[in-house]
Amino acid sequence: MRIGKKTAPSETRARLLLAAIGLFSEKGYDGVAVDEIVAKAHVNKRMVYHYFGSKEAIYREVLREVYVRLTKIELAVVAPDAPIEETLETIVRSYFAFLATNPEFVQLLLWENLGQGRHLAAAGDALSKTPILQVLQQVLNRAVREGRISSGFKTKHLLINLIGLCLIYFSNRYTLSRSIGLNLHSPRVLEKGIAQIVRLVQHGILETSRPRHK
Amino acid sequence: MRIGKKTAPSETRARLLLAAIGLFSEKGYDGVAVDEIVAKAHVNKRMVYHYFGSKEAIYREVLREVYVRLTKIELAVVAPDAPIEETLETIVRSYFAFLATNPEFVQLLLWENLGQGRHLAAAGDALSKTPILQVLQQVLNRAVREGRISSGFKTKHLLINLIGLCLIYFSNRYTLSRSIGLNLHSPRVLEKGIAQIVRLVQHGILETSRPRHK
Amino acid sequence: MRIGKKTAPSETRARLLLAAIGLFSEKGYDGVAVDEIVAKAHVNKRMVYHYFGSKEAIYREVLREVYVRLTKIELAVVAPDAPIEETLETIVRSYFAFLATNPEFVQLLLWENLGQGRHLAAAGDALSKTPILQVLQQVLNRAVREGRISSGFKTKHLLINLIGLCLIYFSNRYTLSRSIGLNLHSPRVLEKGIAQIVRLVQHGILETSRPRHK
Amino acid sequence: MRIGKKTAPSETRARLLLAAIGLFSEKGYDGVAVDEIVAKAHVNKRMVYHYFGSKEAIYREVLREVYVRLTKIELAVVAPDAPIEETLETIVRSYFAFLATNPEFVQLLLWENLGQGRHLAAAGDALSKTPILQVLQQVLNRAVREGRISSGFKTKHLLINLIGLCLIYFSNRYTLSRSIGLNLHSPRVLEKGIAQIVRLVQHGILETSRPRHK
DNA sequence: AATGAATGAGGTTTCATTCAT
DNA sequence: GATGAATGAAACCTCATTCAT
Repeated sequence: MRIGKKTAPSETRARLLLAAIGLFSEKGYDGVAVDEIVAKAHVNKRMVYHYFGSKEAIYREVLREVYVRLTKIELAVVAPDAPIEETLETIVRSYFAFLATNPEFVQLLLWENLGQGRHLAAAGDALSKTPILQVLQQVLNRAVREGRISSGFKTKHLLINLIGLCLIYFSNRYTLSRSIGLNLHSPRVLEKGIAQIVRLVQHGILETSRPRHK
Repeated sequence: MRIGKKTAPSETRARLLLAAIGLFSEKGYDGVAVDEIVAKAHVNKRMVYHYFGSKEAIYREVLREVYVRLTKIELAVVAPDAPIEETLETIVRSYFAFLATNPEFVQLLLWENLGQGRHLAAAGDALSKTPILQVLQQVLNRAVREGRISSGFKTKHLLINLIGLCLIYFSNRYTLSRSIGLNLHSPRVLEKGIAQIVRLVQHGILETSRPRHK
Repeated sequence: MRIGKKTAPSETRARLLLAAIGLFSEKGYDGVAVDEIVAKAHVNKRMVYHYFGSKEAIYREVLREVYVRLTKIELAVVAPDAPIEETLETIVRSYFAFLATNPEFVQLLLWENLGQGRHLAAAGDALSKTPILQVLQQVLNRAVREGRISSGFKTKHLLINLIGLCLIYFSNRYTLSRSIGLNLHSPRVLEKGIAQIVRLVQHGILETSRPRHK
Repeated sequence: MRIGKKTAPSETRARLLLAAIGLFSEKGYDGVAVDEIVAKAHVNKRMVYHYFGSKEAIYREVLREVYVRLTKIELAVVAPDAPIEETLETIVRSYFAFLATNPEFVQLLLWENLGQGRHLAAAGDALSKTPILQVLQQVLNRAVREGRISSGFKTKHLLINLIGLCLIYFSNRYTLSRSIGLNLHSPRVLEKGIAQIVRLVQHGILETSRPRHK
């Protein structure tokens, strides 16, 4: 069947990983059976143990793989001298878009937090290197340094604020949709949300007399 | 009601529910074995099925019980004529405190969202009746009506903003602590967080020329 | 609620027995749960043990009750001097009708045979006293004695022949309907069957030149 | 097929099926525990689910297997020009012998009928293809066509008559032995029974002027 | 006479994992 | 590299029965 002499080095491994990413992000560690993974990957069960060693091991690989993927994401670069309002908007929109287009990452992150981060240690520091966070942090740092953000705001908490404002639209979709009566799966509703976050952040952290010089 | 000497009529049921609340909020539905529940409750396993019928049924009861509990929470009433800044601060602090002191509720809510709200329907509308949300919503509505909040802000999204800003400190404790390098379990860090949320919200949604009239 | 001073002596017992007859005849001993019986009887579970002692005991009572019921069945009396053809037809039709109208008896009998008669001993001799069999046997005996039935036929086997010819229409309804392609639940098909049994028996066991002497 | 040294490819499956046939035919579906099957087969319990999927599934396989077995039975071929009396006797004796030597089939059939044929659909049409029935039916058809059987007898009902006459000796062994006082487990009694059935059938369905021509 | 709570053994089924080829 | 057979522990659930009132 294959053209080369030996089988593709580990197409099997890749298939397993792909299947596992989908399942673990959807149902969490406990909610997935090894049988489901191999079924979805069309692969023999034994292979999980051959390539990974255990269910937990493949789960950790899933975490790592997803984190690493994020490392390679291209981010909208922000012009250093752009008006700060614009910069903030770009940041918020980028992050929000990132969450919207990487549901697996979002879900896995939430599962991990609920599981008290049990597997995080194992996943190494991939997490702390996510460029998303790094870029966010850098831009905020610069804005603070240049005095364009009201003094008194701590960058780290600002980061958390941003994340919280965006993430909630994904982490609590179901309960909020139900209790507030706003369909958070609708793109139009999300767009309204983004706009408001942008406005809130701009008004909230910038000096009232906005573009002082330049 | 029963005056009898021995068995409190269904202390057993209560014990089971209590144990289940603790375990399910800690580990989620799939992470808990019925055996753990009965062990923690010091009760015969059969009783789970006697009183609830199935593991899923007791889980749904847990959801309902916790939601109902919230219904009965006493909230700091906000004086109608207090300065709006103060009112906003009270709101934020109340909600934050509520999350901090009801970890089981927070966790169960997050589990449910990850599970795509599968059991929410069963739990009825208890959720939408949580006075927390209602009070938040009312105060915000009033502030908007009275023109004390910049026009253009939608109350429902404001509510989501508030929730997001606070909840993130609990929902992503582990990953944030790790990737940002800020120990979100420390009370002092949390206090910093609250203060910044308050400031962000006050600056963000109120007119710049603050106390316009009155 | 009740008018008299004490509760109806054992309406409860009767209700249990009735429910048990229905269930055991439908599903056999192993197929029925005590809970089903009490549910159908609208009675507390404990009562089974109060009145009968065990599941097996109530099952035996069911057997006995059904057998005893049969004792009281009114049978078409056969005129002693009627033509033997007519007598045979009456016998066959009576027996067939009896099976058709006492499905519970038929089923319980079959369950018992499949269960290798384990509970029969316990049920006492009620069975051997069923007047159905007795009447059949008497008539056949008489016919043989009077030489109206070909010599060489043993009464006991004749009885078995009759039972076999009729019972098969009930004991193997489902498989025969399926494999022969004849709906044995249809009254019209059954009537055809009876007619043929009658004819077969008349031709089969009577001398060709019928009323020889006398 | 496998030449390998150790595990016959699915001797395990065969062993399970064999054990299940014995047990299910003896005690019926509800009367058998999966544990009993695996114990009798000297096999790990998990294997039942590996090979069959569920208790019900292995039961259906048992039905199918037994039915299929019957398909392969060698039947005494009847000479086409033999005297019809002889032919009838051969038929009856073959069928009776078949029942006597295939108690598992008989029992399973009866269990199924008591269970209202719930699993029959699943077992496919194997049942209707049993050559036993086919041969019986063919011979009877021929005899009717050639006018050697009294007109008025319907072949399908004749088939039922034959089955009923024979089957009763097996289906109601226990109750009949008890209530009639004839040990139906004794070969001598059975032989008497066969002889009488043969006589009854010959007399019953053939024209009185027996061997017309030839 | 009647009840609901309680029990422990055992029911079917699923799990993650290892063996032998 | 890949496979299907095999395993024992543990999962959820049901059973017939007894306790205490």
